Amino acid sequence: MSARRATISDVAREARVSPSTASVVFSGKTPVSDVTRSRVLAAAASLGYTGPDPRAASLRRGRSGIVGVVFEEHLGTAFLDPVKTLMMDGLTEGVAPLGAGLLLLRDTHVAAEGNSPAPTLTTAPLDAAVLIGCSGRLRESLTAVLARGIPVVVIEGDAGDGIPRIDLDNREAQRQMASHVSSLGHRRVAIVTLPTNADSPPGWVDADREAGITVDVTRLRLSGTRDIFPEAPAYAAAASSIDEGMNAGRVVFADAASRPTAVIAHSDLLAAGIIRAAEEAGLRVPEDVSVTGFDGVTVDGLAPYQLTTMRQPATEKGRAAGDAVVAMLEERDAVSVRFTCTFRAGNTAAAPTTD
Amino acid sequence: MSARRATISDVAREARVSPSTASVVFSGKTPVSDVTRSRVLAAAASLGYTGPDPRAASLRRGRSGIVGVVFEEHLGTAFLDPVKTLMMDGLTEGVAPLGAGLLLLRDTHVAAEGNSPAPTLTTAPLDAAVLIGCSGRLRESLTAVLARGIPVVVIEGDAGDGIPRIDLDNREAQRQMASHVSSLGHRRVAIVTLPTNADSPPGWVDADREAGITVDVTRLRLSGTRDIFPEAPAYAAAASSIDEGMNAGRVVFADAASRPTAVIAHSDLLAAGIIRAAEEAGLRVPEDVSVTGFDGVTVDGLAPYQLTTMRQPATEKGRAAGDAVVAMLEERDAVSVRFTCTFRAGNTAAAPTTD
DNA sequence: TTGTACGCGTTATCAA
DNA sequence: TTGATAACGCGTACAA
Repeated sequence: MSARRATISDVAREARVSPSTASVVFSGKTPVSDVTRSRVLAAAASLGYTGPDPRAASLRRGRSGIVGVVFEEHLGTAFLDPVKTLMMDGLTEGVAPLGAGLLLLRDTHVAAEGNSPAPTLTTAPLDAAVLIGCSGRLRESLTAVLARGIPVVVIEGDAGDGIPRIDLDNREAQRQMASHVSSLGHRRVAIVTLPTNADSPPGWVDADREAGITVDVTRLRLSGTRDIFPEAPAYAAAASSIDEGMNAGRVVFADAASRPTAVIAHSDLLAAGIIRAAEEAGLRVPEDVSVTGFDGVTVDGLAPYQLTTMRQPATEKGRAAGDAVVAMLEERDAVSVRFTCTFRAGNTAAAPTTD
Repeated sequence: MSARRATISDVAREARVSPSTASVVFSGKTPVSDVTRSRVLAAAASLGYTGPDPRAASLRRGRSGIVGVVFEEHLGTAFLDPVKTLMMDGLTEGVAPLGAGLLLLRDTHVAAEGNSPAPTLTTAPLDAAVLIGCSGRLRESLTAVLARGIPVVVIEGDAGDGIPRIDLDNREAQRQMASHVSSLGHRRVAIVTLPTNADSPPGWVDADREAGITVDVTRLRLSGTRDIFPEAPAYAAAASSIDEGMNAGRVVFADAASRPTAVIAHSDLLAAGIIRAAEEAGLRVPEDVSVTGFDGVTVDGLAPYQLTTMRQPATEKGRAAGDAVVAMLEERDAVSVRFTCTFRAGNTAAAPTTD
């Protein structure tokens, strides 16, 4: 065909109207007479013009229609977490009014390593950015984004000052669950926590380690549990997954003498793994040992168990972040939102059997 | 601070150099004397200038640094599939030389529903697009992208003519696995397939339904199995997940009399669910029933089983797609790649016990 | 090594 | 309802 793609001027010329009129036909910002419109559309069709070049349009408009989502992990790892997956769904809905798309980004840390062309976070045409889990490492990404003057929303993390944040009542929710376990009559309780720091090995959490937890979520859920069980032994998993939960469970159930009657896990995936470990150790759930989770996600393959857990509104979190982005882009005030988790009874926790 | 963000001209003026010199300092395309550079950098710092505006740069360069990834499902659903997750990782690496980011996009179908501002696939500033699973529905997205003259790569699907595609030897690989099962001595075999069509209900696959399978992957893997077991009953799962595998397994194992000695599942997740169903039915794997999978992914929570499966190079698929994108953008020829799956022995398949 | 001049393709504003 | 004009912010020949 042609050497060069047709532009709106070409279309206008072909349709014998001015470029601005042709533009208006595509944007719909101003009424256009029917005959003019169809002439322009016909011209566009004949030239193979499929609409305004997004690059030029975004320069002119000052908007790219792109919202960056910044993860601190390998993308693949991020999506192993069902909560993140749900959040992404919610976020997609949330930014829909913008007609915006989500650009997957990694934190600046890593990008700096190789000699890749550029850390895209600093060069991508973003209208706004959503940071997920702003726990230390994302700090750097945060400053990069702020320097660019791009609106930011933070999910599950603290970005300071006037930056809208979306999070949960992690501590209170986990305390509520611990209370439930306590009220069932459990006294010999073990805790299985989320990873305490990036890349930290799994293992029992001593006082020192407990004091040095950098991951907000991990710290808060542990605090909530501690409010009820200040002395319970806590084991930190290597990651929030079924397999790591199983590993943790094996350790927790290793010594028959000191075996807990209840295990409070800080995620549903961990709880699922702990249930597996319990089964493996010949323990029945919840008769011999109660197991509680956190998140309220559907754990694929856990049937017929129904976890006793705290449901967090994961999709809503994503949507709230999207709403906040929209608000900021419309120069309205974006509000921080703290969501409340709700207790969901399942069949994995019961009163301890008296012995 | 200032009412308007600083531009490169502002920086140039402040540094008392021409805009082009300032530009060159940031792009590095042309050597600049050290004193000039530092003057420019200092000026930039004092004005809070963080680098060229990506919107303007992309208009000028004709590149946005964004590669679209088009899914035909809910984004959340897509990432429930470990294979897709791995592919995304590979894709990320593959496009890294471009310094490009991945923009998550849904197929055009859905976007058309609501009165959302626009189907972003047609309006996003894409340098290239990757379609995943081009099975009918994505056709529309394909034409939209082609109309825009954007380079496209298709993973696991056929886009016709000269469009690079990345796929697997699905049929041959699945045939190889079926052969293995056959060579172990199994004769009473059941097949559990991937969903036959979008939104089709689970159920036994009769001749009609088998003839009308629209999803390429489903059809090919079934054909491969049929090459060895032409008469084996096939049950189509509702989705590729552990839970749906369990549902399928319950049906397959329902009738003790006609119970198969081996189940050939067309994904690892399904296989995992079938193993669960077998356990539930009091069957030992592999003593009472063999179960084989497909994909070779790590199924979280399947331990201590190690699936006997065909490993597909999922990450490599993503990377190959990325490479193809890079090639097309550099005006080189992008090649289609067909990857080969490899047999991986596990502990879930063995010779049938003679009765 | 630095500067001049121009255009990338649109769209907002305003006047007709 | 339409058209003329002027940016949007940058990169890159080309000349100096």
